Amino acid sequence: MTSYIDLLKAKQLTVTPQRLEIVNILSSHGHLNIDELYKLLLTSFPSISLATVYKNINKMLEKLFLSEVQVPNKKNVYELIKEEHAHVVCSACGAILDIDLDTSLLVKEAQNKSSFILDAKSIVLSGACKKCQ
Amino acid sequence: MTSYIDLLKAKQLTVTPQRLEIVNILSSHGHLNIDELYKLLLTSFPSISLATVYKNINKMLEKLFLSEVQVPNKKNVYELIKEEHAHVVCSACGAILDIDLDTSLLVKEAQNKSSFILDAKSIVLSGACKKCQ
DNA sequence: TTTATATGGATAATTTTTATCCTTAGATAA
DNA sequence: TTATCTAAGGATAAAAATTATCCATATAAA
Repeated sequence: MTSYIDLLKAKQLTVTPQRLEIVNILSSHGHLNIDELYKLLLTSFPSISLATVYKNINKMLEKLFLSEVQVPNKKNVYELIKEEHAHVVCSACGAILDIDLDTSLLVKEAQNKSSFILDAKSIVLSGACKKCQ
Repeated sequence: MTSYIDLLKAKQLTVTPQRLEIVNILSSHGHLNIDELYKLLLTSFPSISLATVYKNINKMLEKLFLSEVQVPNKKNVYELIKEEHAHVVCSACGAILDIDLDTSLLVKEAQNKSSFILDAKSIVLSGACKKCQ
């Protein structure tokens, strides 16, 4: 079990208890927006400042430790960085799922049609999860 | 040439000069965020209120006359509704292009892997446009 | 241990978005 | 047309979201 301490250090982020807790929370909850994260942090750090949450999220985004997911009609959520992947969202209950898709053909098609050279993708598919169908 | 007046009426939006101008501007500029739109509107309506822009954008979104595009690291932009399509963004100059992609396989794959039933997609691919390569 | 730097917390300041109030314009029907 | 009802516009305030500032202290490195 690799400690998050090492992960933080590897990304040039100084290790603080607050940051470790942010990582723990995101690791167990998957996707959270600022407010949700803040509320959860308050249980272990009753005096943590919302500004601290913003500052950390921004720095972690900058250092590519976190990534931001833009979900239609919702606040942006944050997740620990992993290999690039798509997201599936339930419009009813709000559940967000990571999903690996083969996008090579899609990107090829897009490059042909646009004459852009593409290196990143944001794919969010919306619908109904199994429970909400 | 179908008038935008009819399009607005068809979507249950009362027709006002300000709304017509919003439609004209979006029709010629493609994708604009709130501030860009507001600044352009000021040339024809020097006393238009920013609140009016917000109110109209929100109502037009609600009536499915406009759609909102979330671009990574940028403010949301708005466009006139058309058939669903993907977007290609240039990270250098900010250019945004509409693009039609065949996503049937991708959606099928996503549904299989997630057991969601999917009905909408937001696909934004980033890279470098021809000029910026 | 010492020292230089980065972070946390408190708070203020900005920025972004929404709400309120009142006047007027737009739509509908007689 | 005209009368009437409702919706929209503009001005402004209020609220919500995000960023900046300040200083004490925790962290990292020598």
